[in-house]
Amino acid sequence: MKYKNYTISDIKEMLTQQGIKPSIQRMKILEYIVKNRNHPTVDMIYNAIKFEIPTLSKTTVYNTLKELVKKGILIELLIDENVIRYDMNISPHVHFKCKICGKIYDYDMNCEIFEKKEIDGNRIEKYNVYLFGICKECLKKGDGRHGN
Amino acid sequence: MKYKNYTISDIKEMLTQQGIKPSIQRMKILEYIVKNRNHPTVDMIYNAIKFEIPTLSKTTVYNTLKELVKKGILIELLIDENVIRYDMNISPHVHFKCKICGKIYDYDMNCEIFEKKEIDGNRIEKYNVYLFGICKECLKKGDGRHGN
DNA sequence: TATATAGTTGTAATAATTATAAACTTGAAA
DNA sequence: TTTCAAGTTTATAATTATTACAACTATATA
Repeated sequence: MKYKNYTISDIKEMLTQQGIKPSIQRMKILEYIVKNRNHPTVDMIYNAIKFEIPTLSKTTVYNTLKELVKKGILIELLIDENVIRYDMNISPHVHFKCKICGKIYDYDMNCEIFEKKEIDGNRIEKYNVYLFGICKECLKKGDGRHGN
Repeated sequence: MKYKNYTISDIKEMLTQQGIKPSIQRMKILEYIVKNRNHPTVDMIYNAIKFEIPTLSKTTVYNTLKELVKKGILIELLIDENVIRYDMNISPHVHFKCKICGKIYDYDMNCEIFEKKEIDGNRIEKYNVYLFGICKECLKKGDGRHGN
């Protein structure tokens, strides 16, 4: 899946367009996510940015991410049992997680089920699709044998 | 979605077939899940069963669920941000969660994407599909208006 | 400059889950 | 029946992600 290259002014605009004041903390947090596209946890973001903003508080990371999710810029990935990961909100968009190395891959997947707006009378507003298995690199290393 | 009616000896057999000794704790835990089909959390299970087994420890509930997931009898639902829910492993099987009342519905959903065994060279072993929106009952109550 | 508002920070509180070790059960062997 | 070992359950403590909160800081406007 190919990603758009975001400049710093793209990032600023994403924030202001949603009515979020582009503070240095918020810009760095969002920049980290759009530049890396590595489905980071709060800790990953915090540890990556604290060198640039030494006073950064983890609470700010939590607050910012919650705000960005609410505005629809980011989505939460509930793909790990014990921690929330974050990604750009680019839909429709599915995630594959390797059970060996833990890496998460993004894929476009257009399918008629994503077009459905209701099921059994319930109104569908959002789909989360997670795939699990063994990624191509781990298959190559281990040949996918021995219970891999 | 229609559920099978499980008897107590069905439950015992599910455990023994997987090489799990059918202790009273394990049988009651599994029975609660198969009889209720309400996607319970650890706390829901613990609180429901502790009257029948007053010495029950929450650790036993955690241990048992972990074991049943490993054996493939149950699946974990990562549909809430802060707690793991459990359900029978009946596939293919998707979950809808209402953002108003929180209720989770089960649906069969056969779709050609669930047949895919690989994507971009990655071997797919499992799909988790979560739908979010407003359920039919909440739509009826609120007419689905006012930002519902 | 003064002041109000929004944003950030550090600490403490909460809550789910896991680790650990002791106590208990069970069933087979002596 | 007694003994013993393996497996199971229990209670407590530890860990960890997340949230609550109150003090502090920066910013924008009058």
